[in-house]
Amino acid sequence: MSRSAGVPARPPGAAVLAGIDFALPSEQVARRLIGVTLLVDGVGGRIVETEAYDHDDPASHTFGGPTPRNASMFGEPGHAYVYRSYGIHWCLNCVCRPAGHGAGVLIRALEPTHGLDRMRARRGLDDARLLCAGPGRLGQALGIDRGFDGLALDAPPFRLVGPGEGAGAQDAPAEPLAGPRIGISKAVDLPWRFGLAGSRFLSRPFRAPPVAAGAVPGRKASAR
DNA sequence: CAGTGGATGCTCT
DNA sequence: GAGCATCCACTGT
Repeated sequence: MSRSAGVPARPPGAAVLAGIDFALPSEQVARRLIGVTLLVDGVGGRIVETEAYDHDDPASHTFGGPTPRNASMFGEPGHAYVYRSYGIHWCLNCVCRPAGHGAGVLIRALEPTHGLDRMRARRGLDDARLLCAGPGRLGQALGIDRGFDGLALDAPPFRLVGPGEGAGAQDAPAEPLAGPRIGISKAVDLPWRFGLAGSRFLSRPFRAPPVAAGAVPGRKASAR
């Protein structure tokens, strides 16, 4: 990575990161994060599943307005919002929209690519498929806790690498799958969960896409 | 393989 | 005191 002379280094907390403008609506950011590599202290992988939450969204922690817990979600875009789930798990979100607007993207699953050994140690598991398949598992594998709440995502220990950046220079993946969000009781029909098509590292499969007329009925999903 | 329920702690009413 | 943006172990087919 070379720092070219003409481009000034961005201050921590900039809204544009890995080619994504985090000031955009969370639904758009959630789509664009699919395929981006997320590292925490060098450990992580490719994001394969996200969910969007917005200020006017009854399922969002910010729906009722600012509180001490959700404060960072009302802060600057491109920062982390970390919350405790079910008293056990830590879950990581990326804050979206300008400060004052409570929106964010929950990172639900990664395809592990970096630091597999550290993830296995933290999770007490061998199966790569289960290391980061779900927001709580991902938080544990990456060593996320309350101390990460509010941190800028463009500074250590975080690192976000867009699909076009880095060695491989792969193109952004095809349009992600979309479906209803998981584990919520309000606004359950909003299709704001996104996933990388064909990935084996999703927390749960997406409903099969509409089958073309006359297609041969396949085997009954041994997925899960 | 599907369904159920326990663990566990914090936030908000 | 309820309700979680969850995970896992355990049950029964």
